[in-house]
Amino acid sequence: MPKVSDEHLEMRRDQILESARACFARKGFHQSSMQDVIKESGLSAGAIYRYFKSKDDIIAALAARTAGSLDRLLEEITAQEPMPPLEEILGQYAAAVVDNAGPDGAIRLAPHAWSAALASPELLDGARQPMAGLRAHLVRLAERMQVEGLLAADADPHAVGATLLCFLPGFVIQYLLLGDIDARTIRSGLHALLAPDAT
Amino acid sequence: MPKVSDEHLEMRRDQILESARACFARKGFHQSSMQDVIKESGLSAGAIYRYFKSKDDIIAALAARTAGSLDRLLEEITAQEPMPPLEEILGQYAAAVVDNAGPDGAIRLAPHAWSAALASPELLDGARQPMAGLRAHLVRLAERMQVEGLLAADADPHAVGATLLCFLPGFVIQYLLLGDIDARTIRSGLHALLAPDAT
Amino acid sequence: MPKVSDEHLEMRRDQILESARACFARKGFHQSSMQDVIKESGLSAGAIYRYFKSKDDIIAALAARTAGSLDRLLEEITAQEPMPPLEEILGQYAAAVVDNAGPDGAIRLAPHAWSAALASPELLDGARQPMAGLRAHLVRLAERMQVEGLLAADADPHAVGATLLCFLPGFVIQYLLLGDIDARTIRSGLHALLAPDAT
Amino acid sequence: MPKVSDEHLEMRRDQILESARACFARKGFHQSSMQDVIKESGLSAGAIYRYFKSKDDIIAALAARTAGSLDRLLEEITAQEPMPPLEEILGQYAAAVVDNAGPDGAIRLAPHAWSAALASPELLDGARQPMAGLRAHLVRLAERMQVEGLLAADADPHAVGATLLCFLPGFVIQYLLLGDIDARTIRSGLHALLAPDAT
DNA sequence: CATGAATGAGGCTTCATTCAT
DNA sequence: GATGAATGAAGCCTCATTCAT
Repeated sequence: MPKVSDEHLEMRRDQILESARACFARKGFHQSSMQDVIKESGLSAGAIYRYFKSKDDIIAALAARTAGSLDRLLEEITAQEPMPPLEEILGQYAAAVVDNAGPDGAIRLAPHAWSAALASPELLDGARQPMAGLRAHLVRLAERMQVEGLLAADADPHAVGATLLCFLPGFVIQYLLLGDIDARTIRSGLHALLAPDAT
Repeated sequence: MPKVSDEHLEMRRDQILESARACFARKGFHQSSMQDVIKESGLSAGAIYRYFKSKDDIIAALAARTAGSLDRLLEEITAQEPMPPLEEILGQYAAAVVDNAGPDGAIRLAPHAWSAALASPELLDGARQPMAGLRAHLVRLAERMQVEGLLAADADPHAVGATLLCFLPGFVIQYLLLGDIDARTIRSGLHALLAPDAT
Repeated sequence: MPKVSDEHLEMRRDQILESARACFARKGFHQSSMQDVIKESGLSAGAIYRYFKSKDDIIAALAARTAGSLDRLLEEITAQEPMPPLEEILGQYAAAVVDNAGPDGAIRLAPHAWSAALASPELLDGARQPMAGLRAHLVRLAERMQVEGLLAADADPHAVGATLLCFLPGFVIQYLLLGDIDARTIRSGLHALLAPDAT
Repeated sequence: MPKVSDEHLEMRRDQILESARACFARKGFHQSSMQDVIKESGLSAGAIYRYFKSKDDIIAALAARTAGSLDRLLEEITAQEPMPPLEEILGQYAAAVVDNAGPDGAIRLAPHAWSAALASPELLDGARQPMAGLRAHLVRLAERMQVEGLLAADADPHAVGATLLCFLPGFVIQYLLLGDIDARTIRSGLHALLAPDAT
């Protein structure tokens, strides 16, 4: 029963992670008790602990999985051919954020994950790597822009990538806290900022 | 110690808030126990609770105070005359973030505060108002830019302000997690992005 | 220990209430810490709180249960056929009080419950109802006495019932504080008082 | 300054005891914090502790004082010449209870004092003596009744006194908890009970 | 003498985790 | 494998009491 067992195991882990995500997205890691996660999952306490060593283990697994999907998302967006204008790229990202910011949405995990990572060295790496990965995509994007002549040849692609990266967590925070902006806001704001100076 | 001046009282509150800030900045709100704050402050449990009703009360007071100082900072930066270029404005902000991101630095509170606000309706307002205040400054900045012809006359200042606001929390998150950027990175990245397209 | 019978659950509640009763009877509600109750019960803190929401919850459950048993007792005593003389009825009640006034006895709860009820509106109703119930029995008794010609036809059964009710808490207090009286004292005292005037 | 000082001291003690009585009567001994007593008294914490060694000391002093006044009251009532009928004597006592059962009334202390006495050996004696004293008055009353031929010559005055004593705390408890009775209820109930059997 | 800020032990309760069934 | 009752350390907070001013 190896194959079946493995599949089964993976499904159980998924089920647990989904429940945990919903809880954590709603109330954060510390406000959600394991009891909450257990109830949401429909499993028993013992069952949960058969699949995950501890609450921190669940958090780490969740962070990894979420980071992975964010990474894929940004990769898709930045790799489009032909390269869309910058405002379109960040606009698509903003739209994806908005789409995933429902009450249980995965995006709501992000601020809790950043906070947790800054509070505990064990989680820090888990949060750095996806952030570094996102930046790598944006640095690559800057390089493409240089190649296509959309960016000065002497610009530092790393600096440009890092600067663009600010938008990503920044939009998440602003959107989740204030909620009165959307992808169009970003597109229009960026369009105005990036346009050749008004004359 | 009998009747004591109002100053003294205010100083005690400060002392407690400073200790709490150090603890919370290091480990977040939930990982820091009141015992930690108490030890850090050098006072006793009872003394703390003479000045603050609860741990949440301390958190709220701290959030308010920190928000206030961030607001003043951005106001100073955006109100400079003559208006510095955008890259300079955001660069100065980034520099201030870096300056306040030491191990106990006030800036390290921000991600914890955002996370906490998203986890508890009671704290939400406390985090929204400063964020909205920061945006107001940036919207005003956009209006000034329009007046000075640095921004298209038909641009929406609100959209531009919201877009710029993404930089602020975004830089905080990126800097605290990755740490390998600084104000120069932002200045140079923005300079490249805002320059008339390379030709 | 997985799923367990409802009986078991009820037994656990009983076990906890019994332990609490012993503690509270000995030292009152406030002098008994939850630690005391926990130690007495042989369970852990967490186990107690699986069955009761709070210390107050335990107190309320205990009060309800004790009130119920007092009520049943007085009902049995007053409903006897043929109706015993008054001195016998109150004498039996006094005997029951004495029987239940051992170091951990249920009767020792009563003064603490009265005190607690007078100190907190939440508990007040819980103490009033049993007292009103006891009086109802005694009012009924007075009515029976009228029917049987043992009480003047124009007597107010409510007043007689209320007057008789004084004996009950009064004996409890006197017995617990002084301890040098018993059922015989009451029987003999009442016999002398109720007898036709000496001539 | 000996005399003045002594008077002053006694006045301060009175002031403190009055405040404590009000607090304790309202909320019981344990629900009233020293802070409550301090605020009510208008003095400072330090001042209170100059006049009383501890909270328990205040409670004991208060119990003694209250007991004394109850004793005097019952003495007056039972010593009247010519001896009023029993229903009148207990009726007067009931009236006095009602008079002193206002929100801060001294009578409201009694149940708390009984509860406290049963919970702590140190306070027990303080509550027994007044109760024993009250009984002594009632035993003497029974003896007078015998002398006047109102009680069978072979009745045991001690048993009669103890039986009558039940009325006193019993009325206090019933009145404070239910509140729907008064001196008239007692007079009328006793009148009916003590009257020669209806015929 | 008076003040009231400070103390710190101890109270109630929660919750991540285990393990007997 | 699954269950969920049980554990117990640790968290937040209160409050009788003290003592520097």
